[in-house]
Amino acid sequence: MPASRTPAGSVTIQDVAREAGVSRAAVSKVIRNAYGVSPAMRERVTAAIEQLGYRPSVSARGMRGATFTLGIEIPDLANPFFPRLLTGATTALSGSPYQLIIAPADPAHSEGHRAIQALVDRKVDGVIAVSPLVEPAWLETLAATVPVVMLGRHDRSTGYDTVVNDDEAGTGQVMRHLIELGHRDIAHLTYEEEKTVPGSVVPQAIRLETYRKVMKEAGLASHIQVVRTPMSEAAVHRAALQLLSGLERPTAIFACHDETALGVQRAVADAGLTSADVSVAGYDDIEIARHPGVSLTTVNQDGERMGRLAVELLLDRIKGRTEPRHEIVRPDLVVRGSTRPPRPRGSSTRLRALGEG
Amino acid sequence: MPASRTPAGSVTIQDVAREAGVSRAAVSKVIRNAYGVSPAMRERVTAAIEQLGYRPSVSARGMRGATFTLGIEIPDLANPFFPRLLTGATTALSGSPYQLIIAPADPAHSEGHRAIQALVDRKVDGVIAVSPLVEPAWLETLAATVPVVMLGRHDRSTGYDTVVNDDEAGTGQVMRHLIELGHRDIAHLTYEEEKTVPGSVVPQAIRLETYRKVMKEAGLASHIQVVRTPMSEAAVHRAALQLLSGLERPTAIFACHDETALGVQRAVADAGLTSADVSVAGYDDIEIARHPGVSLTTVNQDGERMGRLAVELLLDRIKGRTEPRHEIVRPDLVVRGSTRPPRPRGSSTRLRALGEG
DNA sequence: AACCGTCGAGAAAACGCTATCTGGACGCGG
DNA sequence: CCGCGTCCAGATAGCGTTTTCTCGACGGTT
Repeated sequence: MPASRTPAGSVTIQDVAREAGVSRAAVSKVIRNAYGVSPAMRERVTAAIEQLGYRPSVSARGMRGATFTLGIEIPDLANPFFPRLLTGATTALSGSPYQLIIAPADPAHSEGHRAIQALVDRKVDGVIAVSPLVEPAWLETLAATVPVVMLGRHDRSTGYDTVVNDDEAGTGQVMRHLIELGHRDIAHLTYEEEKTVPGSVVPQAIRLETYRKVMKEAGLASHIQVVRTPMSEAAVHRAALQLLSGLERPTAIFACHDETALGVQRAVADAGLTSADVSVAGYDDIEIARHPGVSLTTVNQDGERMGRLAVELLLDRIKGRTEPRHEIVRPDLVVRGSTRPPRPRGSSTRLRALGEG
Repeated sequence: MPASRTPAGSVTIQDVAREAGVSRAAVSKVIRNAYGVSPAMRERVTAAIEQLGYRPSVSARGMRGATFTLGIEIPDLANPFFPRLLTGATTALSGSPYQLIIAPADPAHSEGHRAIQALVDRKVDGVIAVSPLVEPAWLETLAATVPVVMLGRHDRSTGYDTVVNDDEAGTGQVMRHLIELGHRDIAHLTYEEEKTVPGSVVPQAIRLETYRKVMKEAGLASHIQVVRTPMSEAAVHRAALQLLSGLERPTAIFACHDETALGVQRAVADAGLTSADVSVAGYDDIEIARHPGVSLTTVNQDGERMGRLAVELLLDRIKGRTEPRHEIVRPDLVVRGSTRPPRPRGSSTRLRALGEG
């Protein structure tokens, strides 16, 4: 029975109306739970829908009213933190009439513009986006067109809502932890300049700033060491390796997030060092961080909660709220085995082989 | 300038037509690269589109023709293998007029039905799905409605294409590797029965079958030990811990995929054992497997390639191909530190503490 | 010079739904 | 008994595209 393609979703609202012996408008009202339908009619229509296996065409709906679709734009599915946002969002939507669709930002095309546009083109009822770098002006225009919630963007437009982690608090916790352990030579590994400068709305920029601030406050200004590298695991690994083999080898490295920290850990091992030689800390608390072989000290920023909050704010806005809301999620330091007190001077084991297991 | 919401994407094909001084039909032809437009007109229309910032409404398109949208249904974004499929699919689509949208399968609702339906409701031009458990009959109906490519489904319907990994070959490689190392007590950790039985179309079912087959062929039938557990990390951890503390403690555990293997590794550590006591192998070769602290022996099944192939097959089908195609991706064993020869009898270190670093 | 085929362009009819408006029935108070 | 408000249901006009059909103009061939 292959080949011939039936006119997809061929049963229309008209068919249902005929079957139930009512008008199209009546059916429409029933499926939207709109005002003005008698219980009797509702019942007959529901039965007809059931019987015919009718499914409303979202395209047709989109031409007049709501599509009951929420769109979320995600920059990098490979970073396990983002799927956690999705988990949160999906569960928040479970049982609601809304469906979530995800548009992955094509890394080849700059910063999610295209993906967000794709969502708007599809007439989603609301947009959640995680591209903190898009220009404010464009974002305002977008927000004037469709309800928007931005994740991880530290500004406070009146046009859209935001859900952010308190990156300053989180970074403060990590840094204080490292300093209390006795570290002085603490390096920070982060993205290229272009991605961390713009007006401090990006989480990484805040973490960098806070790193600098805490170092200064602790009298370690002269120990500040910032390494910048592209996002790819290979690039991070290379940069970390270089840092570790340099003259100014730090005793601790604070990576801008866990994905990066994993690359740093690999470099530490490849340099013949262990966590006793170089402490490593990250940010996000991705699932793998608790693995005994990884055991990464990090900051939990509860991605599920952020995803859930984003959906709630968005649904609220769709329902009509216009005053902006800005949710801040509190981060929590999670101390694990990857951070240790620095070795006392002179007992370096620079050439020790990595012993696994 | 908040509040007032402009009629989203308010510039229509009509506006463009007026601006360019042509008919709507002409504009439509230009944006679809259809036959019958003079270079002069094409130019004028293109300019008008540019000038007005016109974007076609996908909803409206969906009512008549193509939406240039491909839908992919993914069961579990938290498992890093699936994002790799998406990476492959996204790159394969880069530069094409098609946009990918992802529908996450809500774990609360059975097996992706709902997510796939959501895609079809949105009039996608084609569907890629990763829910091997949906019933064949339903799938045939679906495939008669819209082009479909199934990922990881080991059957050969004529209605849809498939892209699978050669799970039998991959499992064979792992098992032979373990046996060659000298292991005899090799356990297999997999899903609950319901998910591995149905007609062997599911990868996990094939891996289980092959595990049994290889064990028998190696004369180890009496050593077969299959542990079943729900998917969650916690459940896997619990099951593995129980297996490790039982009387029949295996010297090697082959987990049905890497995510599971990670949970097993955690259990091994929590039981005070190391990879010298119990070897662990997985399947997928997710990125973290190469981390020095994880160092998981596994089978690479090249998710990027599978994603890419799926998109190519789908585009082909959309272009008109009707004969089914079934692509098989060859797996590769990747040996790392998590598999070692079994300890000689009597030198068990059951109670040794886990030394990290 | 008449004719035919080709090609570029436009007119107009769907596509399936929602929103708005109108109409009719019914019940209640004056 | 009339009028008025209330509530339920249907008629109807789009929504922004694509598609099919028609029309006219233009060359080239008899």
